[in-house]
Order: sequence, then C-alpha cells, then structure tokens
Amino acid sequence: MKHNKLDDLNCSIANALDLIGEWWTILILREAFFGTCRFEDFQHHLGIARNILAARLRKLCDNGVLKRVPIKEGAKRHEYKLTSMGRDLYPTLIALTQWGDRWLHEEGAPVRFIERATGDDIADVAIRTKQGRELDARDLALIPGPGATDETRERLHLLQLAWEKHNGGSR
Amino acid sequence: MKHNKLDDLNCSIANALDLIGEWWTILILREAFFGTCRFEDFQHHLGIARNILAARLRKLCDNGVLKRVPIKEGAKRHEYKLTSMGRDLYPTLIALTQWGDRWLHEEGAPVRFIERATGDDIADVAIRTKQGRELDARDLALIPGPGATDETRERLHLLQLAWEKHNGGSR
DNA sequence: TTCATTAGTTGCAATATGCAACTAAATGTG
DNA sequence: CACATTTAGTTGCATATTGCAACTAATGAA
Repeated sequence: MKHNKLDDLNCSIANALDLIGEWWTILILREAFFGTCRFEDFQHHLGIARNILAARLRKLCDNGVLKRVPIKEGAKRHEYKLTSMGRDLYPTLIALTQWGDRWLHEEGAPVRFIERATGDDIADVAIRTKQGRELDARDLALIPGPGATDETRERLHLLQLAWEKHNGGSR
Repeated sequence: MKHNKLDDLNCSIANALDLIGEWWTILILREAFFGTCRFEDFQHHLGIARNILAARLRKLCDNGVLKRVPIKEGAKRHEYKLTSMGRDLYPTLIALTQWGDRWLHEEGAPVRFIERATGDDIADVAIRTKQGRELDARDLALIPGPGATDETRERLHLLQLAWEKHNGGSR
C-alpha cells in the first residue's frame, strides 16, 4: 500500500511505521534480536518470500536500523546486524511481546526474558514518571512538544477541550 | 497479504501482529488513544479508505481490542472504545513513539506525554529487572517459558550455544 | 577446478488497498 | 411527524503489494 501520507504527518508513530511498519519487518527485527544475521537464516526461520526479505533488509539498512557488515575481516559475504538505532527498539518489541503473552497466551509465555548475568526476570514494561511512579493510560495527557506543528497544536488543544467537557465537570 | 503461517508460530510477537500488525491498525489505535471513537472521525483524521477502516475496526472488535458501545443509553449509533486489552497496548505505543522521537525527530518530539494530575513528564520506556535495575538489550537472555513448544525450546537452546561460542570464551 | 551454498533478482499470479460513488439507517430540525 | 443531513458503512473497479518458483551470479570449501 502507499503510505505517502504518513511521512509528512507530524507524528512519531506514523514516521516510525513508515520505516518498520510493513508486514514482516517487525518479525525480521525479532529474528535479529534473536541473533539471526544471515539472509538464508532469516528466510528459513520466517518462511518469508526471498524478494520481500531482500527489499525489507535493504530498507532497514538504508534507514540505519540494520547495518551490513563483512562476516569477517576482508570477506565479501556480509551479515545484517542491529545498529544502536535498531537495538533501541528492544523496549518496543518486548512491550509488544509481553502484551501478546498476557492476552494471547494464557497458558504461559513461549519465551521468558531474563538478565543473563543474574538470571533475574525482567519486569513488565510500564509507563512511569521520571520519578519512577507507574501510571495508567488514563492518567496521561498529551501536550505539544518542541517539534509540534501548528496543526498538531490545534489538534491537541481540541483534545484537551473534549477531555474537560467529558471529565472536567465530574471531578 | 496472507499470514496464515503466523498464527501457529509459537511467538507472541507474531501472534500480536496477527491482530494489530496490519497497515493502519496501529494508527487507528493511536487515534483511539488520542480519544477518537467515531467512524467518521477516524476516517477524517487518518485519511484512510472507508472500506479498510471498516474492516480494521471490525477485526479489532472481533479480537477484543476495541468494543462497540452505544453513544448513549438506548442509542443505536455506537462508538469504538478501547477495552482493557486495548489500553494495555499503551506501553508499546509509547515506546514506539519515543523511538520515533529519538531517531526521527531530532528537532524535538511533536507530542509530549505528561501525567495529567501533576504535569510530570513521563520517563523513557525501558527494560528493567523486577527490582527496577535498567538493562541494555545485550544484557538479556531468552529462555523457554511455560508455553514454549519443543520447537521453541530447541531454537532457544541453539541460540544459547551460539552465544556461548561467540562471547562465552572472551569473558 | 568443481560443486554446493549463499544471496539475491525476475516474471507472473494471487491478494490487499485506495478511491469514489452508492446505500441505508439514525438523528436533528421545523 | 416529515424531511434533510449526518453517520456508518458497502460495492466495484483500478492500482499496488506480496508470494511463489525458477533463475543467476558470485563466494568459498574440497
């Protein structure tokens, strides 16, 4: 599909999805987090069509999420490794995994994440204040950030008014 | 595309993407978190084709991420509201937003999330141990969970061996 | 040198999406 | 209560994306 509308939307989710939102891309990244780095291995583990895989890997490299590096010094073959930009998606991927674990795998998670050094389980990813207080979705408000366009400001302002109308009086 | 291979994969990400991984779905959910709940409003804000929107909303409702509720007592018109399953995607969405903010909006985030009651900024979503210690992607290991199939166990075992071969000696 | 493996590319068939016009019911208005 | 308008979709067709399988070219191992 054509998402030519997305890249100029003033929204980080839309912009992020422009890079990693296509079918397969997230699964390719999951594989990368699992340690897969060769074309054939991605193809084999995911069962993805080879042309699609090639296209997705190219796009991820072009955008700096993955990098192509020689397998060893001087080799012509290369492998795909996560960049720091790519590794920085780990919280997102784990949050999504935990959601799937909670709601789609009541018999228990297929995979557990632990700290390698200690064996400690990781906690559920949560939204917190900078002081560490955990927040519920409904405790949040959205306000324009430094990169907000006038349109975004307008939108968020209307949002705030709508919220006040609904909840402002009854509190 | 047909992802008939995904739903039987023993992987929460694949299973989650089966529900919410299609183009537009995440943006529809973002809108829902912004407070949008009517068909026409989703359509107008996103510029999505009406038939696709109808299909996505139906799927999200069928799977319990959204629910259709009457606009008011006894009304025949309805609106789409996040269920608790849907609200539980907030950490994932915010993690993705923050990733986009960091890597695609160096001029600053379009939107800031704050705690409504206090105005406090929220922290970057991070992976932590249950004790609250923050972890890097590379500190993690994956082990089979209670819902792991034999295939998953085998896969994770090979992963562990590969890791030891690479890093085990040099530590 | 020879052969298997790896990493793709190409062409075509099957699917999914975008667009715009159409439908039908619910609601607001006089 | 009748009528116009808004809302929430559906339908059909053109376009774009994906899947599949066969093909190619280069590497690397024996």
